[in-house]
Amino acid sequence: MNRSPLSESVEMYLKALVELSDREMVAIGRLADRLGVTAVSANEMVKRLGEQGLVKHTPYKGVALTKKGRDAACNILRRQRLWECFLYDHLKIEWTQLYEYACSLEHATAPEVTEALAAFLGNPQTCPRGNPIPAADGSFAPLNGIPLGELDTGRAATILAVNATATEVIKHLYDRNLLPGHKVTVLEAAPLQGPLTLRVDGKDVALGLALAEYIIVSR
Amino acid sequence: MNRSPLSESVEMYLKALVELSDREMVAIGRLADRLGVTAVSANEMVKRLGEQGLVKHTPYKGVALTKKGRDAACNILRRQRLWECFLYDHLKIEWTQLYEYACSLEHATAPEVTEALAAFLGNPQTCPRGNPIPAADGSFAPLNGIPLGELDTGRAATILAVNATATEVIKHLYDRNLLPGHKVTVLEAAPLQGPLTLRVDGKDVALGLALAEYIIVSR
DNA sequence: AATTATCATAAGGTCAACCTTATTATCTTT
DNA sequence: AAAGATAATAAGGTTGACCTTATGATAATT
Ligand SMILES: [Mn+2]
Ligand SMILES: [Mn+2]
Ligand SMILES: [Mn+2]
Ligand SMILES: [Mn+2]
Repeated sequence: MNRSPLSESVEMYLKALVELSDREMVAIGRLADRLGVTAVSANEMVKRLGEQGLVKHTPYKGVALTKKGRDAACNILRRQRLWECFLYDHLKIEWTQLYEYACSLEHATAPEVTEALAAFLGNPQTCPRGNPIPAADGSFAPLNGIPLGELDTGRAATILAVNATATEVIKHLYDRNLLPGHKVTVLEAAPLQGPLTLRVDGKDVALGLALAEYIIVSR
Repeated sequence: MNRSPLSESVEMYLKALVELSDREMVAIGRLADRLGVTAVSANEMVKRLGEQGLVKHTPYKGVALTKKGRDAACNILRRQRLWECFLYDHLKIEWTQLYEYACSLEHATAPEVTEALAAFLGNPQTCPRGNPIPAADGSFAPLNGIPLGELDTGRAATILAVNATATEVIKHLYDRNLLPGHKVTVLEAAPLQGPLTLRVDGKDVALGLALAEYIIVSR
């Protein structure tokens, strides 16, 4: 069962891995980028995670969570998203700050507290940023959506979730009404990886492709 | 203003110092004991705290918090005790677990979250373990009580607060009804630092002097 | 005044997570 | 097949927060 507590760093790596697992294998470079760490550091950590059986690294192919690692990661997501609910619904914290504050609390939350919090909140299924909350057993229906960058030009869709993590980026998206529940249409995709032009709430918005990746819309 | 975030270790040292400040100067040995650390380690940390202006160390006399250090410490106490209120009143966490869980959360709580939590709770003045909650500005009316060990034999008093930190110790006291609001009488103090014999809720209880130090009673 | 206990300091280690700078290996693309 | 991009590994460092063992310095007690 191995009830050893994972360090904050380890937890953040696991969370990043589950968030980046659109495809099974995650390139270490992508992982390093997301965590704001050098590729060498990410390699070192992945080695440690492998020794703990949380991850399987296939050189030159990528990193994948093991069952154990995925379970741990889902539990971290659960904690994070439950805290987001509490912070938003009860403490009236600004939407743009939710990720940052919940990302601290998630590492300081014992299992008993997690479950009591879930009960207090009425076992919510979704967090204010649009993501599903994994159940206590780790089970978890992923969002059935696609990144905004993959939406066909001319198509309208509804934003399901916003997955940016840097508060600065979150604020940028918030200021442009790129929020769960809002409708977006891709008016134009500029060539050469250029920005998208979107229609959101009656306004035109230019958005770089990197940012568009964070926005999950209905298909 | 120096808004650098303090590490968890630093915060725990500051909290220990404010909790041990019955007399102005805290002996490094006492500090080390309370934190479960060697005296050498405590010395090293005190040196670092001194460099950050949080503490003044007078060799062979003891450590004292500076204004800056005391303000920081009171803010940590505020966070901890607010979390205890939330965990107890809203999440229905067992009384004996409050310290442990709040002691994790306290380090992961941004100022904005602290104040929103205080508002959510209705700005409570006292935590479930009986201690006053410092105000947002750090001001703080200390309990007007004495440790149970200093209560005269034969005298009855009311428990104001229980300040033990080890969950094991807290459970021991809880099982004997040594809780805020309960009445205690010291029936006998055995010689040679022997245990106290107490009368609590109609039962006789033997309690070592070390444990009695954690219980603050009315004078 | 001498003994003993506590405290301070010196010296050297460990461990997790980071870092830089090279070098080498593999994959992908031309 | 060669080039270029990405990934892995090697080597050496840093920092905070711990540790042990040993040696001086001061305070308290007899
Ligand atoms: Mn986090
Ligand atoms: Mn703590
Ligand atoms: Mn050293
Ligand atoms: Mn090395």
